[in-house]
Amino acid sequence: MKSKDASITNPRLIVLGILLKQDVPLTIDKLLKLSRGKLAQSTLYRVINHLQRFGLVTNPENTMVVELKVEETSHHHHLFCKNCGRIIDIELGGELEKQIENEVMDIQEQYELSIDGHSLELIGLCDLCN
Amino acid sequence: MKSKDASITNPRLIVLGILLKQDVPLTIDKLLKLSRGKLAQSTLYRVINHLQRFGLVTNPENTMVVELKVEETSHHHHLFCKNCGRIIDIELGGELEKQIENEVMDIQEQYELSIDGHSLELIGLCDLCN
DNA sequence: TATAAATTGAGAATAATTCTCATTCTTATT
DNA sequence: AATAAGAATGAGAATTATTCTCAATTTATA
Repeated sequence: MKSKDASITNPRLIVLGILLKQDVPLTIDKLLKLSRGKLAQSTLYRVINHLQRFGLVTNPENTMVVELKVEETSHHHHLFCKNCGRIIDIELGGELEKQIENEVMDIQEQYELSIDGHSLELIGLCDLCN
Repeated sequence: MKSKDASITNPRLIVLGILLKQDVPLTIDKLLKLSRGKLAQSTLYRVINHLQRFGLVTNPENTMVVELKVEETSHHHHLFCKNCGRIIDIELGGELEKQIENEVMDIQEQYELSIDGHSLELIGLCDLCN
């Protein structure tokens, strides 16, 4: 599975095992609970950070962003600059925004849930760091 | 401005002032630095939480999510359930995904930046809580 | 199976966020 | 303009989240 460039250890197998078995995205503390004391908290963080550089996904931006909401007009999205940390407002073309809305409606029915907001996050380099 | 239902205090004016002046999304610590000791850290958090219930926006989900990336196939997105905290994988229709890709390309040129990833986050209620 | 390098566990250290409570500010009422 | 009631603040304690340190262990390699 990852016999390509890192060693196979118990904690890593445990974490992968849990993720494989649960088959849904998990937060750190859920993972910790599910591992039932079989690995140290510090190890969990390390394993996650390590696996991230391989085939694991995480919600890339986990810092709180505060921004003034100007009257109506402005539903928009964010670019997070990997390099300098700046956050830039991005406006999508009206058609795409509309298509997303539509898709969201479809998804609501398909999955039987109710969605009341969405946000597209982009990761990359800002104009200055580019 | 917000003479609709909460009192107008200095810390709130300071925070709004900074956001207004900077006119870009800010993280907590940047806000704190920009306020140059004029308000307590605890107050900043409280003010932000308070203003959030009004016209302020924040990156709604700030918890790290860990998920196994299965072979190729799976670029997808997440729904965060406001009620139970569950996170659900959502697949967008292929056309929409393609359109997002296109738009992302356009944005790259328009804003002169380079984007290497995107993620659409949905907020709402999951099927069970619905 | 011996060795070097990488990883782990436990807890300390740091960072982020919330909470407590006495004091101060706001608002509404005179 | 004075005052009382309630809301908000400041400072720091408390809690939670994350990273770091280092000795002991495990892994990969020869």
